[in-house]
Amino acid sequence: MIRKKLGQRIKEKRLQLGLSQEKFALSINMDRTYFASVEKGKRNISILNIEKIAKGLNISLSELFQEL
Amino acid sequence: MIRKKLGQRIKEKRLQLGLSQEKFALSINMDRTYFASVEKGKRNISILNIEKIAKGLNISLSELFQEL
DNA sequence: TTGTGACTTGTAGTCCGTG
DNA sequence: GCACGGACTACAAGTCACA
Repeated sequence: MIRKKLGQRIKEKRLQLGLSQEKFALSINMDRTYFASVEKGKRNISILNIEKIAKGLNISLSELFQEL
Repeated sequence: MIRKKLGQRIKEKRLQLGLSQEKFALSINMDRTYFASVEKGKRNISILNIEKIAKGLNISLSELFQEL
């Protein structure tokens, strides 16, 4: 559940930046297909990768989890 | 870095509840030694377990990550 | 441009102890 | 009550071909 919600939140924020999955993943040194699966909520992502993504999105972890 | 900060935050919150590592870990069905290592910042914990801990601490994920 | 199944490797996570 | 270790199993990380 939390995985799906988090994935959706990440996608929203990425789209707000106007970036494709590929461009975004590249910008944070993450594999495109791995990032795609995270957005889809298929992965039980760990804190280090969550932080990596939050940094790429230019938001705090707290903001990333707001209302989730 | 984030792991250590998160571990410290978890410890603070646990102590506010007046619970030992063992009692808290038991209450959320988590292994005692694993929980100890998380508090120490030695583990790259996954989102499902982070959520588990937040629930045990009775706080939101957003609050757990406040200022981190 | 995004989604997915399959795969290897490293480590998350469990269970048994100790001082 | 906590830190730490050994030994194990489950699963996340990371990559690829293909759609």
